[in-house]
Amino acid sequence: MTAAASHADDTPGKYSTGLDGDYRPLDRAELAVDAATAARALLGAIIVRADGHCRRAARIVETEAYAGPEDRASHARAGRTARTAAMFGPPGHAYVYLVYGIHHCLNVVCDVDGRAGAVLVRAAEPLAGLACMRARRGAAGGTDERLAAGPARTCQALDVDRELDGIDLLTDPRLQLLRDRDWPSPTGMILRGPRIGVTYAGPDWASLAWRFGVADSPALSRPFPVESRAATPSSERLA
DNA sequence: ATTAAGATTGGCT
DNA sequence: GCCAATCTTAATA
Repeated sequence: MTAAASHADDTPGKYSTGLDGDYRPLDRAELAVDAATAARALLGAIIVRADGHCRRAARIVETEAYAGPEDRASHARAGRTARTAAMFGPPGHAYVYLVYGIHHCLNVVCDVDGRAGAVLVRAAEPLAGLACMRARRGAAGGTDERLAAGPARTCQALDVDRELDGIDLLTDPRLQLLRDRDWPSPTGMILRGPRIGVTYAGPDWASLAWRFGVADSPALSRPFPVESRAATPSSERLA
């Protein structure tokens, strides 16, 4: 891509807000709830990443809930450790970790201070700063709408790594969570299904329908099971 | 001190 | 669909 094109939507000032909708900071109390409730509530929220060069924004369209030490799929299962300290802290902070020695994943800490809980951001739809996202994603970037179609892809597109672990997503200018007043909760159909890649946790925890998605989004990390289509999520456990 | 496994992705058959 | 990449973490000795 040309230099002109790569900066076409990153002109300083053009995205001084990065957004042209009606946004406000996310309410911390909204996140002081159990992980599954928070995961559903975060669908439709906006995440804004700002650094010295770029301002990028994306709408969260897919999430997964991870509970405390009792949840055998959660990193909190080992109790409070150096890595998972943020999960046990106050809601609204970031928990960022490295998987497979290669990829980063971003979580929004939820539940009350002292109780572990986090929501993995599994996919987001790019809204602004697309050229910055594409530059970071490299050759395998894919289409614009799928630049952040996966948990590690989201961190790549938004340039999120462990430097941001533990920061307050409601006050830190580097990474912020916003609520779209025009989309207080997803208006379309919500999908829910089992969490991805947690078979190691055993059937009791792996079968929980703690993965949530916006049905009509082109940015989902992968399809949901067909039976997961329900306007109002009803069944906690599938199969 | 050693080691097995991982909340993923992209490339290849 | 299969598999390697790459390194931190947490459990075991």
